[in-house]
This record gives sequence, structure tokens and C-alpha cells, in this order.
Amino acid sequence: MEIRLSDAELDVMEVLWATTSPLTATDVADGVGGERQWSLATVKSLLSRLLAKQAIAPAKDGRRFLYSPLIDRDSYVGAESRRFVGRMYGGKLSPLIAQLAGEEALGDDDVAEIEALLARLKS
Amino acid sequence: MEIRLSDAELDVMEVLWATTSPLTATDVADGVGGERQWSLATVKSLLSRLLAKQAIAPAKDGRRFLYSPLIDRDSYVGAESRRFVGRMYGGKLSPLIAQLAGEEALGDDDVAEIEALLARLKS
DNA sequence: ATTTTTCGTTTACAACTGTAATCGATACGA
DNA sequence: TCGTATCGATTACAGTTGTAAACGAAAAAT
Repeated sequence: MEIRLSDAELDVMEVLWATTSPLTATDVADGVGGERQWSLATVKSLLSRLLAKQAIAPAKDGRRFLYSPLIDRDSYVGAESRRFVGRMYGGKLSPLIAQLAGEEALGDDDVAEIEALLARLKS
Repeated sequence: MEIRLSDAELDVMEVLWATTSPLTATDVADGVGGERQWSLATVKSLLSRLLAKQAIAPAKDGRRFLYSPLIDRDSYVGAESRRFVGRMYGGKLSPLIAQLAGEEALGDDDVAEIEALLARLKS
């Protein structure tokens, strides 16, 4: 029962994850801003697929539905991260950090934060 | 010209990346061990797709071809990592580390290695 | 010289994706 | 009450992916 999400589906989930309250299809369509400029029809298709995957739950509100996430963002992102790091770096984090070091992905503040994290881990 | 590889294609690339010498289709088929138990036909299909994506190059050797990678593993893995961290963590590494901390992905030796890395970065 | 094996290439086919139009039912506005 | 806007559901359709069989040419084996 391992749920995988496509890229587009993930964009929809992000909108749902971004609020506490359940949203309508129209809300979601409005929520996906920027690059992704989907028609309402497209958003509805994606919501259907997410329902089929049991990634979201519908709650009837009159004649329409309000959707809310069934899976937790942290769990999902955690699982995908484990998969990714396993696949690309044999499960080791250090080479990933080495890889991304020197890029914008790792500013001075980031370095400090990571060090604090590690310090806490060692206790 | 952004090359993306499917999961199966990546498995093939891993075999090619694992040796210095170019390999035949049969070599690759033998090389993918474990889970992936593909027929030779499957490997040939994947090699064709990799050729189309210009991820590998063929060198004629008599009546058959020897294949070698056109893209570098480090570049590919780096690009995918950037994409992944961008997508899942808004480009920040620290939350990834926080996420995977406490799992097998981060043993004591790993922590030490990462600290060394960061120390070197700060200089 | 003929059969068999081995190549690369072409074709297959179902599942998943991205992106949407259409449809049937219902609700709302005039 | 009669059109019109709005829902969710169904259908569409091309591209990608996983997995492979079929095909034609060439080489190797007998």
C-alpha cells in the first residue's frame, strides 16, 4: 500500500497540505499558481486520481465535495527521501551533502543549522 | 537539453557507469543482477531508448555495438538531487537531514563524515 | 551449405501521466 | 419555469515506462 504520486498530483497535494481546511476543486485550481496553469477540468482529473490512490478524502458539502489529504506531508516526503537517497547514494547522506555543497542549496546559515542538528543527534 | 532517465533506464546506466570499458547488450543484461531480472530483449529496448535520449553512445565492434555512457554519473545525480531537494524541501538541505536523522540513513560514522565536510566548507 | 544463434530494429501492449473536453445531474438566476 | 452555470464522473488522447516478442540480417556451428 505504498502510495506514489506523480509530479502533477504532488502539486495538488501541496495546495491541500498548505491549508488546514478542506478545499473544493475550484479552491485547488485557484491554489496552484505560477507555472502550472491548469484548467478546472485538469484539476478535477487529478483529484479523481488522488481519490483512487486514497491520498485524499472527500467530504460531501451540499452538492459538491471538500477534499482533504489522507496522507501526511512529512511521511510522504520522508518516504520519497529515503527512496531517493537509497537509489542515488546507496542510502548515505554524506555524499548528497558533498554533492550539493558549494551551491545555493547550502548557505552559511544552512551549514550552521545542520551542525546544530548533528550536535543534537549525538547526545 | 535536460536528460531525464526512467527508473529502469537508470538501472542500465548504473551498469555502464560501473565499468570503464564499453559493454555489449549481453554484458548489460548480465550486469543487472538482483531484483531486476530482465530478458535480453528488455535490455535491448532500454538501450535503444537511452540511445534516443543520447545518454549513451554506440561504438561498432564487428556486427554488434559496444555502449558507453555519454553522461556523467556525478552530473546526473547532482542534477536530480537539486531537483529533488528543490521540490521536496524548497531547496534547503537541513530539513532533509532532519527528516532522515534517526534512521539507518545516518549512522554515527555518517555524522562524523558530514561534520568533517561542513568544517571543510567553512574554511 | 544449411541450420542455429546472435545482433540490432521494429512492433506490442498495458499502466501511468499530463492535459483536457464532454456528459448528466443539480442548483441558481431571470 | 427555463436557461445557465457548476459539480463530479466518464471519456479522450498522446507521450512515457516497464516489459517483452517478432523480424530480418549476419555470423557461427555443424
